[in-house]
Amino acid sequence: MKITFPDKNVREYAPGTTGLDIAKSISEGLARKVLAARVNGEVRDLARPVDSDAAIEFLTWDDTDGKSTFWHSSAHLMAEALEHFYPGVKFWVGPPVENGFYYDVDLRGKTISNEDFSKIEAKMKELAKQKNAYVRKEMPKEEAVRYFSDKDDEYKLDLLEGLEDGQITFYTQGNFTDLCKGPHIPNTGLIKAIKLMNVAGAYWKGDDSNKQLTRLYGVTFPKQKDLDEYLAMLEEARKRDHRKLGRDLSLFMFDDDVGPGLPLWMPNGAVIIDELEKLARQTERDAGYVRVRTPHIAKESMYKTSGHLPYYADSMYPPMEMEGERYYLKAMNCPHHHKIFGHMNASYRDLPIRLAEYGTCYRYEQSGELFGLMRVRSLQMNDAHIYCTEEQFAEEFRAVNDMYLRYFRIFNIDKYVMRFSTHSADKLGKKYVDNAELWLKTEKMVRDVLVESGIPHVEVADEAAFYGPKIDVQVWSAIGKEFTIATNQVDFAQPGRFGLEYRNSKNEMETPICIHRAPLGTHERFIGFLTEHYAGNFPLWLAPHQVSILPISDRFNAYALRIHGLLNNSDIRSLIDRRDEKIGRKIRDAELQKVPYMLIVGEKEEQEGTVSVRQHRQGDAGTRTIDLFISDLKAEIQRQTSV
RNA sequence: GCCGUUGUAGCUCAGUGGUAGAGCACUUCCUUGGUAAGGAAGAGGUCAUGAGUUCAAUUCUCAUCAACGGCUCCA
Repeated sequence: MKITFPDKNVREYAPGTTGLDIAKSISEGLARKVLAARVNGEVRDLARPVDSDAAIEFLTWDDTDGKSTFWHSSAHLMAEALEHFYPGVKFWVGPPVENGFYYDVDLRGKTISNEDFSKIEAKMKELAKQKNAYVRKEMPKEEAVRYFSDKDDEYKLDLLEGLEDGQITFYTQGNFTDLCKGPHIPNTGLIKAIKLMNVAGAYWKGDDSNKQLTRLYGVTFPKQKDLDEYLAMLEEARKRDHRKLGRDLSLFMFDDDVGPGLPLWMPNGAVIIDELEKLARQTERDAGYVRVRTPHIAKESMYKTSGHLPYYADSMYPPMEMEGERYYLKAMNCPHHHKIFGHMNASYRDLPIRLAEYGTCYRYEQSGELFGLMRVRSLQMNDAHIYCTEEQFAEEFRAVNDMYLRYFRIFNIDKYVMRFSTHSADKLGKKYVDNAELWLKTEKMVRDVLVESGIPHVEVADEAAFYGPKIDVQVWSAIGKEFTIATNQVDFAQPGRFGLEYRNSKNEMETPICIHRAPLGTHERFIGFLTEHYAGNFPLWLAPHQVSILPISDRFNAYALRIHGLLNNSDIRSLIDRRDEKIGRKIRDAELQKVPYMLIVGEKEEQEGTVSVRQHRQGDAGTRTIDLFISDLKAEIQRQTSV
């Protein structure tokens, strides 16, 4: 048979030669590290014979599929160790994930704690050293059902139910056998470095009405060095964590007396908010938005009109009763804005009307969901609602996307995914407003805009808002959690529910389409994200303190104060370190506080009217006159915000 | 909301069935110093909260609250 390799090289082998033997025929080195083979596009065990002409690619640790196979096999290894320590344990599924693998198990009342990790790891290492082969075996489905019935294993029986009749594959390594479609690495000996990461509860089949299984996360590597590097990388990520930096840089805080998920912005954090709002105000003014302001509460009747109540009552703070009326804290700004549009008596000549507000909302997020600033219960949204005609829609939607992209350039955000969420037909009338025709029409409009603008995106069914399709921008926190940072949503439902109308050119009343958009998301999430994105090293225009003035000794405090005044007059945020400390110490602390510029001032500077400039993380940047320094800084700020 | 873990000074963390300790930060004094930590002294804690066991609880038990790791959710 003819075997074709990725480099188009073709070699002849006897039919039935295994993948591993083919690898060996190329080189012993390859045979030692190869994990699996991609045969005609299908990832397969190396031990499986190849029977006819095929294209083969050998997968190693450096291939995503190789890694996944390695981790999948590691999950089986962990399962074997678990069975040793917890006889009778039942297994659900154990897939590879982005950074390792997990196995969901039913410990039947027992628990695993972090203290148990080391003994499980030790057992895994011991089993790995045995270099047990992962042996594939097929049996008819009836036989498999009998096998698991005998073991009284309801989980695997449930898995089998979902499989097609026919041959079922099993894998055995050492004393552990698992229902598994594979593929697997040749033997356990390839797994050299093992680390159990954490243990967590996970609902069976991801359904919160089901019982919870114990999910054990682990990660393995072919070399100890890889594990060490991975752990070091995690350590680095933790240093970027906005919760840590938020404390270290005094950006925000939480307090038990205030409540969970209710951040308090400290002066440094409030500066960043002010700068973001300034940027948004200018950007929106230039794009034809007008600003509005609305109260934080509204009567129940408005949320009945909007249609939010049936969908979201659970995640709103409970209502307050006043004079026989129920008032809710607002969880979204749209109904208030719809009311304003409704009073504007708009004609088609006025459209589009774009109402913007940094609206403060309150959402009663589930307690287990709260996460630093990224998931909170009080939040201020970079919100706006655009009311336009159907003809104007595509252009408006495109303009909103352009605004996103400009913001991303300003903040240098390049790792994100645009997610286009559509409805699911079987949930019309339940999760979604029941108007199939409008759903399809608006989804097509959105899709067309995305395609025409060449915006890369992924389309996900059954993730839309109840009132229309949406585009979310997904980003990741330092520790790898995924978040929506910005959103752009179509709403064809609420304008009708609020009776919103405009007069068209034929003097008839028509209902506008509404676009909800929040390119900067919420202050909370956006600043949480930015903190991690910049690792606390905010660019000059955003930095809470832009300049730290460091007098060499208290003899130069007066000069420092004069500089401080001049910077103030130029809208540059500075502070003076007047502590009775040596200059090295003041520099160190300013560096740790990540202040972009330090001005060292002593005798020489005072006499010459100059400042000695030091740039954060760069070091000494020479001496300049105060005027030149100020104009340099202003230019830098200008550059950063006018991308 | 659910499963698991944790809660000691502003921060990071030791520790103990007999009413608490370190480093950093902070205050004062000495020092007047030139590009990442000068020296000394001092102050600071209802050991998350509430109950229980005990002669005695920060320590053991239970409950509550909060944080953390996941799951479910996310207008």
